[in-house]
Amino acid sequence: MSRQARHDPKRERRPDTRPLEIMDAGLKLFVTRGLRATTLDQVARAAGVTKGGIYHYFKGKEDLLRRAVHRRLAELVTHQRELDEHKGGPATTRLRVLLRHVWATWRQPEAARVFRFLVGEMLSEHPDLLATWAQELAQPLFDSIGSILADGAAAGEFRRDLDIPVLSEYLLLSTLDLAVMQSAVEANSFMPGFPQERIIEALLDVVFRGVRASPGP
Amino acid sequence: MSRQARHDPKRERRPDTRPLEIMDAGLKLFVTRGLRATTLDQVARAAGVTKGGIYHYFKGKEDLLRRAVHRRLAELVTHQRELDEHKGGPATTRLRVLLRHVWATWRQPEAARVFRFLVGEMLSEHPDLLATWAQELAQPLFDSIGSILADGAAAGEFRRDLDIPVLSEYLLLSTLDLAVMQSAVEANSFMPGFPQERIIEALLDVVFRGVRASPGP
Amino acid sequence: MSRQARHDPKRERRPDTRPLEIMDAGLKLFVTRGLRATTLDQVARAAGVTKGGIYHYFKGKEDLLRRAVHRRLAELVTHQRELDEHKGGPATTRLRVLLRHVWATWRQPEAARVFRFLVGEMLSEHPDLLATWAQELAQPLFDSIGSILADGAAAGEFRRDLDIPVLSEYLLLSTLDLAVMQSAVEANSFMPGFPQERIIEALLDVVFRGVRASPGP
Amino acid sequence: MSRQARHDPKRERRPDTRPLEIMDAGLKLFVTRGLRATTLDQVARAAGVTKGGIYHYFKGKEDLLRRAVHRRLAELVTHQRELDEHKGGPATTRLRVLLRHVWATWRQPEAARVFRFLVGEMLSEHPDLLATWAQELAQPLFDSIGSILADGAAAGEFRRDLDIPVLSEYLLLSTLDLAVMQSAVEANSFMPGFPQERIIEALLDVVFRGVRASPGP
DNA sequence: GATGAATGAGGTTTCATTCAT
DNA sequence: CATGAATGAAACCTCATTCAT
Repeated sequence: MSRQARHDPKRERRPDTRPLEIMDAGLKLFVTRGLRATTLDQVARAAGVTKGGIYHYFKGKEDLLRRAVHRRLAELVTHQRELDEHKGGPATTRLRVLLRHVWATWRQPEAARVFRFLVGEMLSEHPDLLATWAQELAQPLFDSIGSILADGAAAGEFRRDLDIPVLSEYLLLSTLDLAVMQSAVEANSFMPGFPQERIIEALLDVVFRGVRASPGP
Repeated sequence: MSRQARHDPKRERRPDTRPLEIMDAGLKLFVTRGLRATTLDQVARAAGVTKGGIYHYFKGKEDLLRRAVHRRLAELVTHQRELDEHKGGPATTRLRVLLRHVWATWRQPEAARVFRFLVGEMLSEHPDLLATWAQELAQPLFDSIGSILADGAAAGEFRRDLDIPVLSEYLLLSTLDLAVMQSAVEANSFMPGFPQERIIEALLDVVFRGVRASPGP
Repeated sequence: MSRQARHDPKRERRPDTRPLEIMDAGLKLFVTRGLRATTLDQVARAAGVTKGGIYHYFKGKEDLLRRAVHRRLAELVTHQRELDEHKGGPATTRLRVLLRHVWATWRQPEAARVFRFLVGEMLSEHPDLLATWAQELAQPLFDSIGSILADGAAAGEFRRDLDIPVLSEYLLLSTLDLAVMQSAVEANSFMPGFPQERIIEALLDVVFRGVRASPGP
Repeated sequence: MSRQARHDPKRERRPDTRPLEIMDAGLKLFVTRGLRATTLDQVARAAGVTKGGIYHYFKGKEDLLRRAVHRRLAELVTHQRELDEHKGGPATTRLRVLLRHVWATWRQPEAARVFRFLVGEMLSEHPDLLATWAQELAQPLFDSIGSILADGAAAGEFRRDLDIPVLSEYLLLSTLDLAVMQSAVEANSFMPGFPQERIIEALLDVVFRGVRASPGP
């Protein structure tokens, strides 16, 4: 009676996708409804599992949260790894591409919600997770921007007197926050709200005029 | 036995300040620990009242939240009313003063926490309150910036081709978010973190170079 | 400074009416909304007093209930004392007058509510009060009916084989309940409901045909 | 070690009977102790469940009440459906059987308590439920009595001048209330109280003499 | 594995009662 | 006398977690 492939269609399911479905459903609810406001029953229902079933894969609510956030951030970080590929090109182009990419990534509603969730509920309730996030997600971007600015300054494209670390942080946070806030504004319309493109272009326009070495007309 | 101030520390009556003390204690806990994560017992203890006592002044947890947020925002808005007083002066100065003031206001740890709380938990759980906030708090600032930019462009200080509404929103959100995020970074050190002054100066420097009409050397 | 009749209009009030107003307001709320469902705050508001003020006149909620019920029943009983005045007249008339009076008394919305309250919440929560009620209120009526029936049977108006005590109880309860239920039906229309007069007449008609000695056409 | 019935009396699972047990225990307490006076803890204890367990099957206290009352009334109504089976027989017999059945049903202590509960607390606090009760429970009886009276009048058994709808309501309410009140009297002895049988017989005797067409000796 | 009944700690809310003023 | 702030015991309800099946 060994290894009998008796097919109960209910049982038929690649066993490995279960936890993924649960994490997806869980994170989605956590970031939209709030961590405490989301019950495991809701997660279970959304994932098509029973509440008890969650405990097969996760030690509890916090474990689910931790692993779901980790997984989502890993995805977003992966995308960022190949960002600064135009290593040879002009710093202006590289910076523009990088910032637009960050913008495009985090203005996605889901990503924006994750971000707001992290600096909102996670900052208060699970600061340790937020620290991890900073290391894994923000640091590489911060470094990339810094090295582009250094390259540009060295090449004469940018002003020599830039305070590079500070400006890096400014550019990174500004771009992130702007994307995230715009997404919130759009979704809930608690402010006028303008076309996304115009906002990022206004940012880039001002910034590039502000940092370039030899001002044009 | 006249006028004997026998002080039973309980049962003491400070009729007018009690609701204020409760709102202060409540809001502080809400924005630091989270809305759901804060129990009325904690609020009561922090305010020096018993749990039941809160219900003398507030209809419930949500009423407390609503009125506490309203009160705090009213304070912050009040400060902003006198912001743009240099009506006659150069637009550059006016804009700098305004943005520095916004920055200074919202980088205060308490204010920053309120802001993160609003775009975090409140956005998910009480969107209506957030809309009110936008009207009362952000709109005036948004208008002020817009009119400064318009004046500056008319006076030839700024470029004529600025997309004023979009740029206003960018400047406002950027300044707010930067202040708020910096505060979070400082408090929780999940990123390097630089002296506050250098950040706001980097922002202003880049921005003013980016918007001025006739670029200098 | 003795006995200075300084007239503060707020204070001006015949001191003795206060407890009466409170009892009136209280009983009204108790019988319409329910005992447990009525808070002393509601009573205070309805009586134009503050909650604490109630404790000047009453030891607590139960004391208020007890005295309010007692007072109301005393009123109703008083009215009944003069009921059977036609002592000399025919038993048929006397019975008709008595039953119609009971009917008229207890179909009053307030009285009906008191009755339902007594056999409802009071029966469960304060059986002792209900026993008192029976003695003070029902017993005299029961006796009156019994003696009328006896007189009528002795005089040949009624059948000789009547089971007088049982019939007395039947007539009393029937009339009371019918009045009380009709009032409930009218107030809440959970049944068709017919004009009051037709109901009591139907009752009297059937009963008098049922008890009289020599049936007429 | 097969099928070892290791009984942890808690955690025991009787899946289908649990809600029934809870409804039974709940209704019993509601009608004897009062709705507000009954806590869910008492219900839970009486049903052998924990307080939280009730919320598996019921949305809350009101849901429990609603469903428990509905269930009990359904039982009582079911019994009534087969009441008037002697369709062919004399109206007098049919009426007597019907009224005695109603009497017998509602003089049961439990049923009487339910009735008093309905016209007591439910009338004040949940009038909607009471309306439902009228439709489901009283209306069929009302109709049955009406058609018996009509048949009897048509057949010459009863007087032709009966006000049938009014008399139907009178007979129904009278019988119900008498049964219910007698039960209360017996249980709490706040009145003399007579053997049940003598009361119903007095009622029937008077009534049948009152309604019959050709009065006998 | 998977289910969902069951638990129990803890949260919000209500309210009779007390007491300083 | 009168007020109303304050208390605290309970009530209803929620939900993460456990466990028999």
